[in-house]
Amino acid sequence: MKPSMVTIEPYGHFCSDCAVREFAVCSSLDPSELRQFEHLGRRVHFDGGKTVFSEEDITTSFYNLLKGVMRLYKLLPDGRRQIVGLALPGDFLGMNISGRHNFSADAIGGVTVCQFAKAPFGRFIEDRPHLLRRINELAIRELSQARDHMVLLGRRSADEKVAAFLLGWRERLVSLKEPSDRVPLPMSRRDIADYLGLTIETVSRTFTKLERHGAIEIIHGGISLLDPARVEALAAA
Amino acid sequence: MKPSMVTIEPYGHFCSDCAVREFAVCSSLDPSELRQFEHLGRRVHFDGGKTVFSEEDITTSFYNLLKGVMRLYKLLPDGRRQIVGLALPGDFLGMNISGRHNFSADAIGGVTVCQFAKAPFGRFIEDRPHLLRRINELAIRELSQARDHMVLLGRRSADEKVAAFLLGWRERLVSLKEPSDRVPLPMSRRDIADYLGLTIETVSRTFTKLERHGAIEIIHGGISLLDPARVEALAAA
DNA sequence: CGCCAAAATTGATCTGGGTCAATCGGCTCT
DNA sequence: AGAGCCGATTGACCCAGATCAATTTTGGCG
Repeated sequence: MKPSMVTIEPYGHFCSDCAVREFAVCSSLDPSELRQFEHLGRRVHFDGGKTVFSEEDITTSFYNLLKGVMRLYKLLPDGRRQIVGLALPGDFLGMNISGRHNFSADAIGGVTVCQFAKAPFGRFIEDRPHLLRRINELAIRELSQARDHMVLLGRRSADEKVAAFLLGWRERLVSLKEPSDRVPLPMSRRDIADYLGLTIETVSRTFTKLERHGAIEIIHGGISLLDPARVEALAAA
Repeated sequence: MKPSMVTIEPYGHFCSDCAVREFAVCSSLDPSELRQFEHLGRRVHFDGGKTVFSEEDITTSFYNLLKGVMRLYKLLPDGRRQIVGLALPGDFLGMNISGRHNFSADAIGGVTVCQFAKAPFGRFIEDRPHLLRRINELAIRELSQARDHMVLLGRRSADEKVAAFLLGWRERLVSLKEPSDRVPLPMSRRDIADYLGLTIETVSRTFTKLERHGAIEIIHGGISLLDPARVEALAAA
């Protein structure tokens, strides 16, 4: 198979054995609803680097991330980029009020999503307030994360930003299962920089500094947290 | 009457003649629901500088801002402050999933809110999905604003931040009715700085610079937008 | 009106992180 | 195995905005 493709998995899939079942939006559905629900979505795979949807695109679908990591970002006219979120399995994307996405979303590494056409999904929600409540819950959780991130962007030093990022990222991975002091970082330095409001050089230097101080070890595709307490102190939570 | 007080308006009030009726969460209610709804909330007044609720407080109430301006902010342990939002009439405050507020909220100048005890409000929503949908809509709108603000905090220069702030603030006031090139700024320079991730000195200098260039005029309690086009160019929207 | 305190402005200086510029290292493709 | 590329690292230097330090302005109050 050639690189850089988008494939729709040809066989049907079943919500009942979906990996994100308990985290995702669908956790609010009972077994019989789930059976109807699985006809609404289809699994789609995106290779790394592919754009799933772009800012200003008319919203035609919602997405439930099943596997992989996505970067959610906005661009300024001159090309400056701010990553406004990193999506992990269970995250629900595409809600908006303007009818247009207000950020872009790329796959970082291969990604599998459960895609729902907007109209049928909207109809399905209509008379299922528990699903609506679940969506609301996810939106409020994201809002809270967004506010935390504003504090990081507006008021933290480069060292604090990087330390807080490593801890926060690890925390999110742990809550998905991966229990470890090995923290995989599938995204590039540029992604990290654009997430933290820094430059790649500063991110790289800060990593090196943390390593020199024995707080972390930079390993292939991630870092190893050698001294979590020290990193926490730096993050000035 | 002494300064710095919190008063509950002694007379009942009627949703039907509420100023924010059409903007707020209650816009989703029909006349008969509205009559029930007005028994749930009570109008409360806070003088300028008063804290309405604090980060980490257990959530006992939700608030519908009727009049005035509030600053929503988070503090770091060492006192650094990031204002994560400025609330205007019609904004709905207090939703969260942890059971605790995740930011603090102060009145800037006098403020009137419609306060709802959490439990009865929750019960009222229960079987009114259209109200839930309205709340969700407001949450999603805020999320979109939060993302825009992340771009500002992480990727814009001081000049761009200030210019974007003036335009955005004017925009919000206009949508509430005040149509004008006179932009009232009821908040202090410190508030503006903490909203934009800058210092008071930089905000002050940037205002002065804009004035020297003839883009704005600094007037008592606000600014006058002399050359909106120039400010828009600076904001690099 | 005059006094005091707090907010805002302005100036002088400093510095964290950006910019510019080499390397370095790992991966893919012959 | 070697060439070429792209991402990451490292170093040298610079500058936007922070910090430190006076004023100046505003507002409240007797």
